[in-house]
Amino acid sequence: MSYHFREIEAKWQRYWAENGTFKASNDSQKEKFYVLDMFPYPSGAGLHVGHPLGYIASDIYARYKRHKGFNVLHPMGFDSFGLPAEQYAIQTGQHPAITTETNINRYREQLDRLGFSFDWSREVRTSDPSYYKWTQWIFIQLFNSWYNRATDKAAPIGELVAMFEKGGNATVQAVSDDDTPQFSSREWNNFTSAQQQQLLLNYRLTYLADSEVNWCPALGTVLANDEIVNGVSERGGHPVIRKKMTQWSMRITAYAQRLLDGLAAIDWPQPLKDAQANWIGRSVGAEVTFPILPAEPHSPVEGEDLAIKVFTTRPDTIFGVSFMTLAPEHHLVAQVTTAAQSDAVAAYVAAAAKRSERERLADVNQITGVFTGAYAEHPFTKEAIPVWVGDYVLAGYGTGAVMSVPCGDQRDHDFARHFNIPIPTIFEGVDISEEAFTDKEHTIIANSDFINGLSYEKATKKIIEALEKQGIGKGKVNYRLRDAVFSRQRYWGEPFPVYYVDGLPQMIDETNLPLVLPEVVKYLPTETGDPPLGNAPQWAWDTEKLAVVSTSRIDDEHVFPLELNTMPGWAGSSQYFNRYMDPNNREEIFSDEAVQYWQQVDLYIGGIEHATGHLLYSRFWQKFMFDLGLVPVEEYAKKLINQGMILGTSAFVYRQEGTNRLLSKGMVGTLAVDPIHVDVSLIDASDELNIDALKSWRPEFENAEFIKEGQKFITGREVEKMSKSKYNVVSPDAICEEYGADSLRMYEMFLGPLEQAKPWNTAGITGVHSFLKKLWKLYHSGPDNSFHVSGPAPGTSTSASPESLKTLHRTIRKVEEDIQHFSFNTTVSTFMICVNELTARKCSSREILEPLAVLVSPYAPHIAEELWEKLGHTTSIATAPFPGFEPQFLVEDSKEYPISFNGKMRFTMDLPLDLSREEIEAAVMAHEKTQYQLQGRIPKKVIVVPGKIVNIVG
RNA sequence: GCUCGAGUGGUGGAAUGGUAGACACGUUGGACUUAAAAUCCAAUGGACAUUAGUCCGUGCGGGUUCAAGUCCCGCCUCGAGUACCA
Repeated sequence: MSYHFREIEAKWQRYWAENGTFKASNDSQKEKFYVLDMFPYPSGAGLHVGHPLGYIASDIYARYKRHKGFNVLHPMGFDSFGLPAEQYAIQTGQHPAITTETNINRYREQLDRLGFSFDWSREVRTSDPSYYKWTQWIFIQLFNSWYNRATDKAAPIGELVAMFEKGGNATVQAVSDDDTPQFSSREWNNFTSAQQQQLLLNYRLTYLADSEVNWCPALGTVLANDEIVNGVSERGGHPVIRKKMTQWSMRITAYAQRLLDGLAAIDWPQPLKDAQANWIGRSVGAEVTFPILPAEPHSPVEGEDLAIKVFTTRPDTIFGVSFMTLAPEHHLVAQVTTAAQSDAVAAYVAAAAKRSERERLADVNQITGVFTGAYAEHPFTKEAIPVWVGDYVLAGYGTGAVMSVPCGDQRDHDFARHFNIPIPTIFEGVDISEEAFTDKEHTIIANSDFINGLSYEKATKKIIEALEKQGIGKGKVNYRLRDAVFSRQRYWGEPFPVYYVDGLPQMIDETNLPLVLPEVVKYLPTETGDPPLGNAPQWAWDTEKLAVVSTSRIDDEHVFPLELNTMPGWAGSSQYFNRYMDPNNREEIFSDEAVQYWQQVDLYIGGIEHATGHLLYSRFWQKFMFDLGLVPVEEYAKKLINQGMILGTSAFVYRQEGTNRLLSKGMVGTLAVDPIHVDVSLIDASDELNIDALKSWRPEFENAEFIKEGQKFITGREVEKMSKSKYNVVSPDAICEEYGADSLRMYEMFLGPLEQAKPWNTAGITGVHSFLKKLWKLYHSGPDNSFHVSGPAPGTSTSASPESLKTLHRTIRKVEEDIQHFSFNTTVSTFMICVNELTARKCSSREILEPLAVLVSPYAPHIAEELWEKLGHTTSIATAPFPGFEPQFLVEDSKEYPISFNGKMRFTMDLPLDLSREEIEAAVMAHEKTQYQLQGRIPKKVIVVPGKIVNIVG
């Protein structure tokens, strides 16, 4: 009987599903272990061989941990809200829920075929109301919280209100909007309810505010910073412009320092931590206020005290300030501008607003700006400093204004030279006529009053002291991280649990969740520019009935409009890992018992592309939930591994320019050609093209002339990302059909280190496939290849030869080591060596073959289950104990020891392995070759590395 | 520009500071076949010698060490992320 992988795999997949083999219990005496994958967005294209790489690795680890006696939680679900389903709906009118359902079913089918040990009874889908109920619930908790700097954690908003009632906001240490006015308790108590609500929005952890957002006209929605790549949208590559809109935001900046500090405590890859640290962008410096000098006759700001606040990391260079620059979007631009300059400034600001992010990036080197006519007063010299507007200053960073020090900053230098602004120098012995001097380490300050002669550190310290004394500035830590815009003008996302009374947002009572996404007549925005939910015929909130009602009744005094935006893609993925702990709980997001038992994810595997998106937002939500006492740990994933991408190997034919001649790779030479992608399935292992297949695939080549080299037509190959448009996609279904899931699983691991990007090459799979065939043969013998393992020989306790035992135990040791280090690729090699050795010895001993099946089982679970059953077991191999390693089986009889003297002379000698280091040294010294080679010289010492090399140091 | 990775045969890749190239693909030769497929065996870093063997080899140049692919310093190349961040 030979290895029929198709039947075996189907049989065991059915068995696992029917028996609930991988169901995790929340009530177990075993130690817990939580292995998590990043759940996929079910796209219409289905899986290619690159997608399951991480799932295979996590599955191996999960299965290994089960063998080691752990209660393993290994769940899977779908991040099923998203743009493609909605775009498809816009084009075809098909409801996104239907598209999504179809795609999920397809994904599920493909995943099942690979034999993963997921506990599907815990499946979550972010687009399912029973799931997004809890996403909405967390949103409400965020709305009802503020961040207390004094205790450095989030707290209920009620506490803040109580503090305001008692003492106003002057003494409250809270994270809030910068332009929150100060008020006393008396003022607070006299405010109207609407005024109070408006003010509280400045403190809530999720808030509604007018903010400068990245608007993508083509997608008709705003985007978060991490959804923009090189100035265009990540999805679709559409231009993005800046626009002021009323949007929900998440006050993630409150957690900037904790998000940074938390990185130290978690075992995540360094590049990922670096990316997050970079994104948070902590920089230390000072905030300084420059008062605007009362301007001449035409000042539009007479009588008002205007001041410009700037952030700088170089307070030591404050005496080098020769102008100031505001971002075009800075809120004081219009107010400071003099009448004489107002037309020029207005024109400049308007032009800047029109430019897209992309255009701005494209001509980075073009220096533009305009003088406002206003002057600010230098805090120390009291000199008048001209105030300019320039788009090299970003509205979104710091205060949106800078003190410009042309001698110490290259951009300021460029700007000053362009507009003929003086460039005073404040550095000792440095020429700044051509470029700015930015080297902090070698700075000696000059021409700077009380800080002359000081270094960067000392000068900085002294300036900050002086600023604080005068009350015109202070030391400050600034973060690049921005609050995250949380509104999307889309249909296929979580609705906000929010309705509006007099324009002020109100939360729907928790008991009325979920607020279910309504049906709409069309998925595009309304004619008036409202988001797609504006098309819902029934979308208003009745505070009496506590239910959604028709918008036609909106004049009733208890019926209010609901929020029309939906939540962004990352909302649903920011807490799913905790929901898996208790996914069917209808009363709570998860029970306390469940979260106390599972605690946190022990191993999380996923792509690094989520570094500054999902992986940052989810840490933020977890910290918030920790502050509320809902979860016991502040970081949700102890260890994280980024699997590398599997790339495709595209194939090309070369068409000579302006002709219909296709050239074989070697015939191109110096001819001008267009490379054309051809489907990789038309190419054989030696890169030869099947010309007939090409002709029937692409009729346009029917009459093409094919220029071969010799008898063959060879294609060019290139490694690229797998994508439909490059015709280099390899589907796992085709591989499973031809070689089986076990072969695919092993081969994906064998391709190379898990973390590394690597190209797919189907040809190599024959290696692991024939390994599985050899493994199968080890358990089958005789003319009909029937199952046969031998028990102990009569009168002996073992049927295994010492050599085979040695092979087995060496394998156990190596496999265990490799799995613990996530070196899954070398494990596969170890299995191959093991099976080759056992085959050569014709080993059929149960004592060897039984543990071997368990060893292989995490990698190739189907064949392992089949062999396990044939070995006479009636329960799944999944919970069989992992074999123990016994060192005594590894003792060698003797071993050759190469010996070298000062690395020059070398000979070898046989020694027993179990000698101590001293005994080996003595034996080496007594050996006649040593005597001969040393020729009377006295060695200082003998260095012995047992089993390796002996060196004699002269 | 900044940050982080990585450079080892024809290819993917092995190697706690200790005999570099495990394992696999590919290639070549052989066995079995009428033939092919499948399977099995052998060779396979380079050069010289081809019997033993010798020399050179982990991007480049230095250094530490009895010993360096591995550690340190300085470069080069490639990749990823990020970027007018004051």
